[in-house]
Amino acid sequence: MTDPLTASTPLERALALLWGRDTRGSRGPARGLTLDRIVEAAIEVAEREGPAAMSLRRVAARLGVGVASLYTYVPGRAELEALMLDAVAIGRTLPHEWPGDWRAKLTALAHDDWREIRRHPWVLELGTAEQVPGPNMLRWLDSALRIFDGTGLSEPEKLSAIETVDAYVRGLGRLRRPGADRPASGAGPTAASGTATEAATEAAAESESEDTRERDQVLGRLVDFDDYPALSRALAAGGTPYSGAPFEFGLERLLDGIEQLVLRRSA
Amino acid sequence: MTDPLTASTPLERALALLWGRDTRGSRGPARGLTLDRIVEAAIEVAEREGPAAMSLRRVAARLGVGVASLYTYVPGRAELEALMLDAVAIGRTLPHEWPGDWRAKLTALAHDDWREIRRHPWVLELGTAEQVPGPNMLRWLDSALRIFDGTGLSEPEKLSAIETVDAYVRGLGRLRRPGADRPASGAGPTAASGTATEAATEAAAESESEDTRERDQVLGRLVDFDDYPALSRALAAGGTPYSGAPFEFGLERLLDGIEQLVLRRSA
DNA sequence: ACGAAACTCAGTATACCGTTCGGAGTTAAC
DNA sequence: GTTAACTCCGAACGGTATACTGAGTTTCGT
Repeated sequence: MTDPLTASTPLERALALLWGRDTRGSRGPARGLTLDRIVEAAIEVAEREGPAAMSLRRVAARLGVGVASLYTYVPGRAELEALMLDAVAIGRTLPHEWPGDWRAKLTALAHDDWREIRRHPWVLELGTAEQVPGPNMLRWLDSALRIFDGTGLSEPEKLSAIETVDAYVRGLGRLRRPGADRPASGAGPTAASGTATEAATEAAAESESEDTRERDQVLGRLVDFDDYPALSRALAAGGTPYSGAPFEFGLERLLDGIEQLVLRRSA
Repeated sequence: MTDPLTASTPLERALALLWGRDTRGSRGPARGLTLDRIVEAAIEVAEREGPAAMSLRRVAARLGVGVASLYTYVPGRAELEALMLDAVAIGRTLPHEWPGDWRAKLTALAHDDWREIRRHPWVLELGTAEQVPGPNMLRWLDSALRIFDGTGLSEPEKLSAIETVDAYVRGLGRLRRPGADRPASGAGPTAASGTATEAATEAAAESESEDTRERDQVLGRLVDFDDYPALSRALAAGGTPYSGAPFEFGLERLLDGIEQLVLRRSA
């Protein structure tokens, strides 16, 4: 039941694949590939050549295989993307295992989330797939909810709190994204070798500020900033719009707000 | 100088177009189109058939024109997207004009942002273009900064506060997006008729929760939720993961956090 | 008034993309 | 041993963005 390659809707097929409900027969020649190798190759392509370059053809080429062969493993591109997204969630520290109280854990979660997004910017660029939860994502979410054990938050509040932090991190990641068509700047090791260094993140941030600088230069030649007094004031004071405000600022505000709620609930 | 169609980098071309630095001669036949009509048509296509269907060919077809003709107006797809994004910002209420104190204004800004994103989900799906600020966006940003006039916030803090709210709204919009490939559910009137009703937003939310329901149904058949105790608890309590937590929850937390900062700064 | 420069526009070509089809070869089940 | 199921892949279909070429049109400079 629920054969991933013949199920009716794409959604159903993606879910069946993600959750490993594979009901294929045992006849025929042995398969030359595994789903994991395909997903790994796809992630490598996205990482190296940018999310826009992630095509089935490239993945097949990297695996030394014809394009059509991939279709015996994966029903289509959308499903592959769903698998990629769940795959990057595999190596992460489970949120409730971070040390400290709920606020420390939540801070660590957000920073980890942020690091992950800076390291794999393509996760924000893929299709609809992030709506399809895989086992790794559910495990992560389950763990994240446990952060609030002991606080007086209601269950929906816990869910919302996690979702809010997630939305903030992803939203900021997209506002700060390096050109989605260009390859990743660092072009570090494969995604499988999860333990990348801080240096990689640093390098990404650096190249981004270079993009930003170029844009601001061109912008300065075209725009009369006297038309935007408040903005000019902010710029003169050293802030850079759409570019430089630190991730931590928003996170601290968000956590302060959640803390107020926790205090109210525990009172 | 800075001719939009021959400038070196795509970024420069996009900026030159956005800021209206058009340096074309006056000879030759009269142009059959205007930039505005092209942008309007592109927005209509994105609105009606979904962001994935927004192609130069479709836009050209809708205008009764050959594809190549568009390239005499716009250097390429990326630049058209930048123009589309700036165009949707045109009808919006300027943030500092909302009534009330800074918190009321900021709340109104966020709700307006949120409505806009629900109405035009494709703005979250376009390419790198949102990094290219146009005149309408800058005007909006300038106005948004004025919200914090009189609070003790520093200029970078003001910028960061705006960016944080924006990141949250956009991030949540993406987490909640209806299938990016399908056309918009409402398929309402053209984008030019900016004053859409609340009903449209309501309808979009409805169709989304239908998607969600289907997914949860399939998921329930595949997943043993005993493996995810905290999640099961939250589900049993009525919360729906990845779907239903209200926009307002996160916004209130965020505003509470910003308010704390404002109080600290004014003390 | 008129030639020529400048411009618009469209058809065609190239190089990708995802996906489907059909056939050739291989293996396990009966 | 036969057959059905399976893997793999070349080729093709319809789609995309973009580049190039050429034909036709308008307006400037004279």
